[in-house]
Amino acid sequence: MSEPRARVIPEATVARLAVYLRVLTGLAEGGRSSVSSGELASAAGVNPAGLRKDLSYLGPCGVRGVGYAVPALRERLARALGVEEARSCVLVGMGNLGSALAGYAGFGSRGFSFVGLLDADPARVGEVVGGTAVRPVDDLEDVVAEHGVTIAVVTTPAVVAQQVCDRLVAAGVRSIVNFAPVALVVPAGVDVRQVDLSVELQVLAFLDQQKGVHLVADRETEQVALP
Amino acid sequence: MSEPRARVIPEATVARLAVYLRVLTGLAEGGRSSVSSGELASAAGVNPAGLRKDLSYLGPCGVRGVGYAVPALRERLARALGVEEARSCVLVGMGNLGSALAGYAGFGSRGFSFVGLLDADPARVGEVVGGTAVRPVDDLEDVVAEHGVTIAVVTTPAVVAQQVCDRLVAAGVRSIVNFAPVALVVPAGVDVRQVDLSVELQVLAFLDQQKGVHLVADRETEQVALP
DNA sequence: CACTGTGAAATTCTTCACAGCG
DNA sequence: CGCTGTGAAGAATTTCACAGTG
Repeated sequence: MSEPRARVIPEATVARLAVYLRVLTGLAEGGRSSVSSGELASAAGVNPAGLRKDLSYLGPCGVRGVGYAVPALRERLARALGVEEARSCVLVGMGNLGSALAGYAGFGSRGFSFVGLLDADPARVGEVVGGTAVRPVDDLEDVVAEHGVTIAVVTTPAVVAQQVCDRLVAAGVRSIVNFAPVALVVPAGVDVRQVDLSVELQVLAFLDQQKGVHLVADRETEQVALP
Repeated sequence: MSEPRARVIPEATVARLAVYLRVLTGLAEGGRSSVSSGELASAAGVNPAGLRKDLSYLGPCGVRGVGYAVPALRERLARALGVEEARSCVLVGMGNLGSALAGYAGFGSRGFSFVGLLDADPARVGEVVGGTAVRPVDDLEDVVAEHGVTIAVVTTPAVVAQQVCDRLVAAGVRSIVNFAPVALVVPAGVDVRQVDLSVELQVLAFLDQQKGVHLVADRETEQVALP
């Protein structure tokens, strides 16, 4: 019961660590050996002080007066995020979005490996996407068991997302990213991250509209004549 | 200079309003006429009190003791989000992801209309996705001008995202959703929303890893023998 | 001396409890 | 009586300023 140090990493920080990891991978491929918080922050689109605070949750990992060693920091981040060794995932629903995700080479280099691509449409089965053949969705339980998969990505139509989710959970999956526009119901102990691709567009539409607002009455429900 | 009421809507709320709008659209199609905060909240995956608070930024819009009128609330949300009338957008980069977004019927029903689908690959030009023909990326400035587009979606490879962005901004676009894994640099007055599809997966990997942690030493850098 | 690491302040966001109305 | 609307408490997150170190 004695926790030596409650160095809990805030979730907002975890999300940014993933971005830093991507940037660092790019720098490493470019042969860079060190980088300052300012440069890394601007490449990641965040402010430098925030970046340093984020990294501080991993304990000291830079060199004062110099910056951060690119390969060392990269490894540290990968370990912290749990992707030091490739993690096996399944992806259910090989529509446009599923294919896009499966074909995205970035995942491989970031510690994820799709060991199963599943689809209910027999016409799609056998198709090879990103080096892996699509299998029938009936193989779900087998694939999960074979590879000890704990992470799944759901890109099915909304109407079947919940039943796919139920099967995944029953098969032993404990972490799910859901792109279908429905809120999934899962038992305690299972994590679901809901991603809605259109939300960002709507936020943008809102901000865009705000820009055009310079002189507008308080009322939205009624327009009244001006004096 | 006299603001009548600083009823500013927090950004986190705006993002959720977009989700409520989607749920309400589903309810409306199902013929529902009213809904309570509890039901709406569970369908949206949030807590009821938070939902009520979110809606309160739009001013009172429910009936006490009953709930919310579905069509009225839907209209109110659409207006608040700036999608009461369909907004014209361009999408640049018709790879897998671009095609997925362009083909997603949800956008049409949620107030967005892609008036231009652009790609640099001549092989893709002419292809019809979601009812719109793909045009060469050279038409970018023309399409933006023709339709007075202010919102753009970038789904190009990372290496060309910045130059595409520059052209969009020069053509008059003020709001951009960027799916390419680079931080775009834009002048003041232009909004960029960065979306990284792999971040959610990485956050999940982190949480998944945490679950397995029950007895672990403080040190990450060294493994020591146990007594 | 430049740049990291970090407490402390400021801000934003979430949750709670209950007043208020149909 | 049931469910909305909301101030106020609480938690999380961001920002700041500066001490500390190679």
